[in-house]
Amino acid sequence: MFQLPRGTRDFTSEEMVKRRYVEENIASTFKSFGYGEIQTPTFEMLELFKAKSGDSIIDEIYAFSDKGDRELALRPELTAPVIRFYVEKMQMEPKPLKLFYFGNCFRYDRPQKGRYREFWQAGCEIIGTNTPEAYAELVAMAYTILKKVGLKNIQLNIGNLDIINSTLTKLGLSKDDQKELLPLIDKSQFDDIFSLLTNLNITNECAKEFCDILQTADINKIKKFIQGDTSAMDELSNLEKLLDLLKNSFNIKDFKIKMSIVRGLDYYKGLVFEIDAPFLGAEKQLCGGGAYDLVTLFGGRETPTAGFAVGFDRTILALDIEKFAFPSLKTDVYIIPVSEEMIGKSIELSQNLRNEGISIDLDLLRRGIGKSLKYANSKNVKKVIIIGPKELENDSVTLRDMKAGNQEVVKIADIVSKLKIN
RNA sequence: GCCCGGGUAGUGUAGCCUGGUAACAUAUGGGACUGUGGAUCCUCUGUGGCGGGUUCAAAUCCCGCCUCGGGCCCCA
Repeated sequence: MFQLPRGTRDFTSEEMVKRRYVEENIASTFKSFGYGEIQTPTFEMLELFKAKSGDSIIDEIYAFSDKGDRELALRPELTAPVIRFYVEKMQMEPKPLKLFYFGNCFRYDRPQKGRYREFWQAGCEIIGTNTPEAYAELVAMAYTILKKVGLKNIQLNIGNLDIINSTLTKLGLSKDDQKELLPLIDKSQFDDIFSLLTNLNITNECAKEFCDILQTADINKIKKFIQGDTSAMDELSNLEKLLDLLKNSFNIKDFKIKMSIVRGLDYYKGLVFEIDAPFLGAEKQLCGGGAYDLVTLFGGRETPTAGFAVGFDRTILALDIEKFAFPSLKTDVYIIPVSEEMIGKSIELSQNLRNEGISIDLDLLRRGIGKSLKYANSKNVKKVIIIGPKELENDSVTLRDMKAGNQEVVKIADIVSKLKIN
């Protein structure tokens, strides 16, 4: 027996029905916002991911050399490939450029529930605009995607890195001190933040105010703290506009301002947001996004970019936890030939019906009617056609409704219209 | 990479502590039923994650590995 590689999964037909349903649902939401789908390769030059995330990334991805000694990597995420694609071939496209994608990614992590070595992401990038309305639309779209697939319990949190950086500057912290502080902020350990700040000779009053800002939903408090930093003030007024549009125009009201959202890497800037499924435990983040600058890092002409990624597997998990009723795959009709002599006629009919767009399965085991009906039932088939010599004499067959449990004799010529009505 | 808990037919479980014939349910195939399903009955097939140790004897005790799950680290 062979084993699956650690952190990978097989998907049954039933699971694939769910996954395709969610995937198509997400794609249609992207399209409804004017986004176009793109696809990039499953593996890229290793250099691309090193450029984005630093050399240490190698430990956490599937990196290898091919037979021509090229250093390659299975993609650990999709933003870098998409921006590479943009810089290479799409810089002259009309702006704003709206791109979405769906694909598998690979990370060399310790697997857990909601965390696999091969996982799927859906995501998008909007390139060439940074207006509050563009970013409000981006956040609204992320939220809409998760709502439209059927999730009830999700939490949208919105922050801003420029503003939080401005507060750190205001506190007069060195880069090293900031490095120590950021993980605590990320984990919302406010007591630890307070004691660290006071140890760094920041006044109690100031440290308290800072902790307050991390937890507040009151823009004015933040405004007071960063007064004098004009670029941060601009950013804050844009955030205010964004939130206003989200609330009053997109009609999305259940979000939180969360200034404690931080990101480790320097190419992030400005807007950041996350969407969590609170019941998912340690791996609860479904979606993360914001504004960033990778275009110049990859050698393109400077232009604003923002985007987000949705963890597809976690979305399915969250739907399962919420006991979401996924549509199930059903074959329309099952055909039962009552004897061996009826097989040819049955196949002929099944082909005719398939050409009419009706999905057909038929008995391939020469089983009796009883067993065949049982099989059809276990496969959730809606209708069964029984073909036997008695009816065939009158160019008819028996059409049985599995749900209602009744049946009637129908002329073969009338079958299609009969099936299409119901 | 760290700590903790699991792994027994396809699936769900019992037995493990206290070593001694691997069991139950369900599902699958065949049949009772020769032209009518979700019921019932019969029947076939199928089971200890892998490796080592202790022992007359290991599903059971010990060790290592693999793997799943909970919590960390990380989360680009």
